Amino acid sequence: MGRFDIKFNINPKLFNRDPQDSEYGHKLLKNSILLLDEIGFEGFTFKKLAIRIDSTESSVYRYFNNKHFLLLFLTCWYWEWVHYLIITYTRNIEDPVKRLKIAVHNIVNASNESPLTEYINENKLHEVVIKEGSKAYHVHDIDEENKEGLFKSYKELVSTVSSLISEVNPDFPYPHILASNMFEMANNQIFFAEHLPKLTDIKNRQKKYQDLEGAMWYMVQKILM
Amino acid sequence: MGRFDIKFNINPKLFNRDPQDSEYGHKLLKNSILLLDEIGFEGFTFKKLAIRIDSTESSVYRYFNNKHFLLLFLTCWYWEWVHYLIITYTRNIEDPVKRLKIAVHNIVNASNESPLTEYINENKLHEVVIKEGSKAYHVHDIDEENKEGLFKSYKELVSTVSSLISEVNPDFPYPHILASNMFEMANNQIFFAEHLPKLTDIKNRQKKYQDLEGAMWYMVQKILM
DNA sequence: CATAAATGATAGTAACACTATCTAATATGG
DNA sequence: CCATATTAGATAGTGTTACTATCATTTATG
Repeated sequence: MGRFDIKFNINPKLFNRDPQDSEYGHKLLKNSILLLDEIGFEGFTFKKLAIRIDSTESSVYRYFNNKHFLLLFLTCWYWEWVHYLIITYTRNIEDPVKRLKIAVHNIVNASNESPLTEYINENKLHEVVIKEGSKAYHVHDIDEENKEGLFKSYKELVSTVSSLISEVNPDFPYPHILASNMFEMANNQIFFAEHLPKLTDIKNRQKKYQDLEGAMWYMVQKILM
Repeated sequence: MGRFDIKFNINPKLFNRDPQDSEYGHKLLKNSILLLDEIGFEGFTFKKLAIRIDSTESSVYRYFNNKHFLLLFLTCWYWEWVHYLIITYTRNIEDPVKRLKIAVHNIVNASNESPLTEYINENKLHEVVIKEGSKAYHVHDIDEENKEGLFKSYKELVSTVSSLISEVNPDFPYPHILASNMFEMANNQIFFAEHLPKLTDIKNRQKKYQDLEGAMWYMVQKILM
């Protein structure tokens, strides 16, 4: 493990062995992201992943019980990471409006000026979350999994953004709706810009993140100020 | 087929035989919705469906090549239906604000005062779309499927709502973003209210549709007026 | 150096996602 | 009413997926 790598606290019920703690785990995470990006969640299997990292199915199963938990792990990592970015970049800012603007920026871009780890490509992970992330919680067992705390990362992230919203306008009655919608909207609209452009107004695919950030900030301002 | 049943034009590339045209097809659609609602898309198989309708796997395959196309068919039916509701209920209204308000109402509620068909339970279908609908277009083959026109229903629906938005405020620069986000937001927030309440402000699960409609209209007004 | 922990190798099973073929029932058109 | 086409049922089979189990081997640790 690199000397300065950050390790996020992710619910241990998601894995049998923490992939953040071993070389093998790092290889597993890194190539999961790449493979998910290449062939999608439906086509993804532990067998294919094992072959890709010159390993075996049984070894992969020692880390994760199934690909759903792996996807949820990666999604949690993403949520933790965005949360970390928002906390870090708003820490020394006083003005609530500026603080919220920084949050919007990090929600949309989730870009890594300085990557946190050697083994997670944050940009590729963001693309995976855009394409597959919603499948991590649109599952039949959601209520049981929620009881086990598997979505804590997302709930805390939404809670933080919700507070930033309320700082800007304490009278706004729907801070949680706006916060969770900002995340869903950001990922959806990037997905639409790439694949279903008729569903969005983002025309310039070169600077889609910038355009989306502009659109989101425009709406947030109208709603809150 | 019931005498007054409506039949929507759904892209024939989605099926081998149009299930809207036969008794068997009706049974198939009706029970697909119920079974998807009960066990979720991941657990759903053609075998289970076949057993449920006292039929065989091979007969189901004569209608749909795989469960993805079946889900997309149902989702298209839902989009066509919401589109139909919006067109119908705004037809004789002049005031653009009232027209948009009606659209918001139908997006959120998608309720059937008078069901269109005997074989599709619109309320159950709505629940399935809330839980599973996004999986219909978060697929690896989205670009090819989009080329084949498989998402036309959604694009037209968003286009219609986008126009209603522009009628209210022709200067608003993001009518498509707002329109598509209204659909995504409506279904997501209902899902959150049911399963991840920390992500929303909708507290009263008895009147969640009402509360959500209120929240959405509040934000739409702020954004446009 | 001894022991534990992690990984590899291999095998096996039930379910899933189809495809093919043949038969039986049903509808339709003349 | 018969001939024919259409539709559904029945059955079989195949490769893949999603695991579980066991045992051997390698690698880390005290």
